[in-house]
Amino acid sequence: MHIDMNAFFASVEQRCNPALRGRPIAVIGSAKRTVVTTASYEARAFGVKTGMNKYEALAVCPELILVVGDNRKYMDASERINAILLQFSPRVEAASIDEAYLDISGTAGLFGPPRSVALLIKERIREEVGLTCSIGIAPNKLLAKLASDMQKPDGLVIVRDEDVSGLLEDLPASELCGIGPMLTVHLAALGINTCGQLGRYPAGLLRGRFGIIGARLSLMGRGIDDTPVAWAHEDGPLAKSVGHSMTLPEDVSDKREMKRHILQLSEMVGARARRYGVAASRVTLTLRYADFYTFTRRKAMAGPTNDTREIYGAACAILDSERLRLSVRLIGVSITDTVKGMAQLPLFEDDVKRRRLLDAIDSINSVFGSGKLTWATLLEDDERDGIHKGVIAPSWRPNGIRMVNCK
DNA sequence: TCTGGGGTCCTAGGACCC
DNA sequence: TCTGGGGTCCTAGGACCC
Repeated sequence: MHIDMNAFFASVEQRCNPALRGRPIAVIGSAKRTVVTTASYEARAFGVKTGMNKYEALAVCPELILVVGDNRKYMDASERINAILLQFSPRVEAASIDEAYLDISGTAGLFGPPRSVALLIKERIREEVGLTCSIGIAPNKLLAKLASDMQKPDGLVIVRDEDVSGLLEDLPASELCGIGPMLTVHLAALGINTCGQLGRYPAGLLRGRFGIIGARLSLMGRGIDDTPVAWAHEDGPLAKSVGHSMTLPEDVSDKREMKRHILQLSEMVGARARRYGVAASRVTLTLRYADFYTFTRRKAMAGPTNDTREIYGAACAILDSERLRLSVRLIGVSITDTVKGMAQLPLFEDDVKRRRLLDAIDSINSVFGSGKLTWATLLEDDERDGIHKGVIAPSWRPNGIRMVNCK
């Protein structure tokens, strides 16, 4: 079963504020340069789409109400939904903040046939969280996801084994999760437009043309997918990377100013890694020029760390080694190659102090809010928004991991 | 008036080692 | 007159997802 919340962020806002119900609204970020994250169905009717900037959205829908998103509300709703899902199966895989897979094989004795389970889940989410969702039920994740997309909002579509070939025969391949715009173009060049054609195409040729993905494409065309729904263990898999980026209010060409933002991003990244209990050995700096050309540079650190200052130091070293062609509109810092556990136990007194400083900052911020206690450097930025407001992150995962804790 | 943010997975090519 | 082969690690970047 795949559960997909309908216009999630917008629906949460409409539930919280009756004045927004039935109106065209768009959830946007707080930053100056922001885009539509989610449009309500009323707004979609006007042509408002995810990714539009404010002006584009207002151009197609002048009465559009712009609402600055609030992550805490969405995280709260997401957690409550996951708690409901866990009452129907221990196998709940949170694919994103508004989507989950549920393995309901073997639960018929408890909750009845699949359709009944779906109706029960929809009712409980509606009653207890005040939101609607679309549910797809199928023999595997690939098809369940497809099915949940077929009826929106408030849909319920069941695909049975015997329906699969008929459903896929004339379905555009691009409808499948995993086949994006580029693959669609490449497949079309081979004369493959539908799933039926994809499934019949010689698997060996796909493998040769697209590598590992090619082998999977052939199976996808036939509706085959054997990836399991993850168990909701106490310990989910480690986040493979932790990163933050931000589009600056104005393009910046002064490296010192860039470094202030890098410090802030490094602290956000470090604090989150410490909260997850992971450390990482590589730092990636992402820059986007004013002309939107975007590139990354990576650097290995001495060993796994989640120390803000080490991350900051490595990111600054990358920046220093780069000759910039244009002013910069976006800066990102992320750490990759994570390992479980904190950085190595510090050996020297200075490092021990630093570790304790970070621990103290983290525990104070955990009480008073992230970013409350921070580096003075970041406060000197008086004319622009020195403190980065929370960023909208549609695919935020609970605790940064795929699975939900079952307490 | 321009165009967000957080991830995963895969590939290609160079450095380096034996 | 001639310059191998296999493997790992590292970096950069692209496709894709929500």
